[in-house]
Amino acid sequence: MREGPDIARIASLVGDPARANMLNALMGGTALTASELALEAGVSLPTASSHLSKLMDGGLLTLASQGRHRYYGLAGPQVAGMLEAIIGVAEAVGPKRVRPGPRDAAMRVARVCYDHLAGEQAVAMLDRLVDRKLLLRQENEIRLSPSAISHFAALGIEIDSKAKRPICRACLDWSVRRSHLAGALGAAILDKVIVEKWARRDKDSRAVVFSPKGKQEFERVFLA
Amino acid sequence: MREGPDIARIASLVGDPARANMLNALMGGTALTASELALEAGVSLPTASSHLSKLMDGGLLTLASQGRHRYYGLAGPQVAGMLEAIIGVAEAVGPKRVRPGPRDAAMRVARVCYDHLAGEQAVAMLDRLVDRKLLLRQENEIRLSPSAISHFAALGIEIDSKAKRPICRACLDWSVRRSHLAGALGAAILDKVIVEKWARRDKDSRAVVFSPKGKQEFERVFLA
DNA sequence: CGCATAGTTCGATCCTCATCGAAGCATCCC
DNA sequence: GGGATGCTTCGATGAGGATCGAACTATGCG
Repeated sequence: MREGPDIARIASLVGDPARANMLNALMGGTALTASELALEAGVSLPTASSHLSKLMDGGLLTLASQGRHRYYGLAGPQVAGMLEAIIGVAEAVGPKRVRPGPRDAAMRVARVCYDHLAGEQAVAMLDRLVDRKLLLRQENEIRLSPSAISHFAALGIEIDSKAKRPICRACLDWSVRRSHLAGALGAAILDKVIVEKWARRDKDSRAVVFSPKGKQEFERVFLA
Repeated sequence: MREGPDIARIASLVGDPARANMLNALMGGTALTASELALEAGVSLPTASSHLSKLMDGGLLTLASQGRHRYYGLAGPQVAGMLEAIIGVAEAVGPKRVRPGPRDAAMRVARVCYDHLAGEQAVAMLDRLVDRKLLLRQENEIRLSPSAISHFAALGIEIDSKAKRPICRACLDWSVRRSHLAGALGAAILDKVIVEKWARRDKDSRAVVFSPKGKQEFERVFLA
């Protein structure tokens, strides 16, 4: 009967199906309104509201009010990481899917993780960036090499080295079981992928689907 | 209302205080009997038994029957990793402790994680082993260098390269936020630390407390 | 100001699930 | 076999919490 951190409290917040659905939706990285989340979770608005305030109390969400809209988002990368870990276990012990659907395959290849790219493509990209010595990796710490800033600037990605947010972070990938690139740079790269229309986000999942041409471009720029 | 892996199911298993206490106790790495876990969780034996069968159904535990004793243990490193992630979030958002007790400090320095050593000491050790090129690290994959087998053998640690279990694995540390060494080698090293009486396990927590002399020895052997 | 949209609070209902005592199995020891 | 120990199953109880409709608050638009 020791205490320590209240792990049951956090876990039980995630342990309700409605809340789990909401959190899962927020893993997409974009903040959502209460009504969107209610729809996502399949519950009424009052119910969703009650869940959201519980998640807020628990410190799992942040809230950004904009006029009459209130946007809920994950509180931070640590929360996202925890959710990925839980998803990983659920995948592992879960009832072996009869037949993994096409969406599962797509998710493995590339998906959104909070605000950056995850999946095989993302893991390969980080490997390659380290190989090319644009990023210097030591453990889970990733730093920019001197040549990186100009390199990324040439791609249209400006790196603000004064920002509070870490530019690079390693984020463990549940499907590949290795790390991919998170942090401001990771987010900027996902941004570029979408803006350049190399890929589009699947409407109903976190999957990121590359067009044939987009895939080529992405590989030329980041996997060459 | 998508589905995917049943994250709520897993999280709600951890979300009950009694079960959370049990899992937390099992993070110590040693398998425990139902009665011990009942005591740990502060519930009656029938209640504990019911919880344990739920955790088994959920795939979070393994069971080893030995005569009339039945030893429950965590199902694997992935489960342990998930629990560490949840603990990390709980630590972060949890009510800021008025004053971190001495035990918290001890936990940060060195503690048991499933079956190996975690905490500052463990992170430092992995760093050092990689620096000395006894271990070769690439991402989260860690391999033995050619010289490693004889080196560890000289320390009385025999490495069975034919074992099914991975010899080395990286395990993320919630307090330091970097990896430490898990896998068979990690377990063997923890073993040595205890057998050599360099440190003793705190009776009521996962903390591992080094004696002054033991600390010296440990640092001479692994951090030199 | 008045209406519409977004969201929260309240109250009542209902159901799941944690809990424990008692009884039932299983294993070991003598 | 018989008794003791370790554990599970059964049944009854009770509490917490998820849910929704209705009423209420807040913001924006014309």
